[in-house]
Amino acid sequence: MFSKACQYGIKAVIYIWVQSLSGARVGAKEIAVHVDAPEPFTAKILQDLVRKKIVGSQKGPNGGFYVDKSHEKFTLKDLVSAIDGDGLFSGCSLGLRECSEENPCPLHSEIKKVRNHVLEMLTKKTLRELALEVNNGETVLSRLIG
Amino acid sequence: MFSKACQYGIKAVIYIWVQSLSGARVGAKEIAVHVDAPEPFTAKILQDLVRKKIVGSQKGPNGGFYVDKSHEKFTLKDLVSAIDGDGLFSGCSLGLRECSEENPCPLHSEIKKVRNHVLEMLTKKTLRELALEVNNGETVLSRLIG
DNA sequence: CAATTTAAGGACTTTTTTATCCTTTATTGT
DNA sequence: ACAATAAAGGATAAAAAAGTCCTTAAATTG
Repeated sequence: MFSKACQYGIKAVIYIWVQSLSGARVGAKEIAVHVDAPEPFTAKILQDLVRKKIVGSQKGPNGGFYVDKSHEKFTLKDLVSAIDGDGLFSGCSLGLRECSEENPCPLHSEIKKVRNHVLEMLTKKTLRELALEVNNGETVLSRLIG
Repeated sequence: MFSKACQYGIKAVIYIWVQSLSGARVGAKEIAVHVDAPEPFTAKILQDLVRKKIVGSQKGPNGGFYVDKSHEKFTLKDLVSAIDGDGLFSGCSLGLRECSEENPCPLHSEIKKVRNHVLEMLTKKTLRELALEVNNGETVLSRLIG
């Protein structure tokens, strides 16, 4: 469903949100450890997300990645399409060049419903809200370390 | 959502079903043309599906791929998991090694609902039924050629 | 201002997916 | 039996995704 890059990206951004709730910036290495992802790859993904303004970054000592009020509006949908594009929600799922209501592929109408469901779930909560749930202990970002 | 191999496989098998409804076997080349997929790649995928008994094949003149009563039970779910595996329905969508009701990832409960929906839609119709809809003209397998 | 810290950027490697090609094997019709 | 036909199998090539490494640039602190 999601590429590896996207999985790492989702976990990383939620982790940044969790840390930013208490005002802390976090470095790529710390993020990678806590979301159980390869560090250089995670750094690349974050680089891209900074360019796309989904998270902020600060160089130098005590720098790192962070989020603030200006990032509160973003949902998983924004994050997923920033990393994986919107192939999950648009275009023909069987790759037909012409696929429409008038000329539907065999999966057209059923896939449409599934996609609406996916889209709804990806837009329902903001990334910040997902982080609050991690903060609460309702959900987790990696296997709990002894 | 589906790999290229899976997209080609789905279209190819439905095409085989359509042709088998009127008793005709079809060769890899004909299939590839009609589902708008690369021929040798399509042939490879079909090879695999024959091993997995989702379609039948016959060598020699007038041979080709076909389906019969013994293949009627198969659904898209069977086909998709034969080609892409069941990563779409199982395992943590964020790649957590431990992800369960007690220890859920941030997407766990929502993804579960989506997956149930996906699973429902993939099991709702058999491949034969999808072929009947193509036969009816309700749906199509490729852009209509002149 | 110098040393240190941390992200940014670019080049590169590895693995997986996608795709092609050629040879072999089985089947059929003559 | 023989020629023709079509799938099976294996080897290989190309492209994309995943992952690494090294250098550069920016910011901070003493």
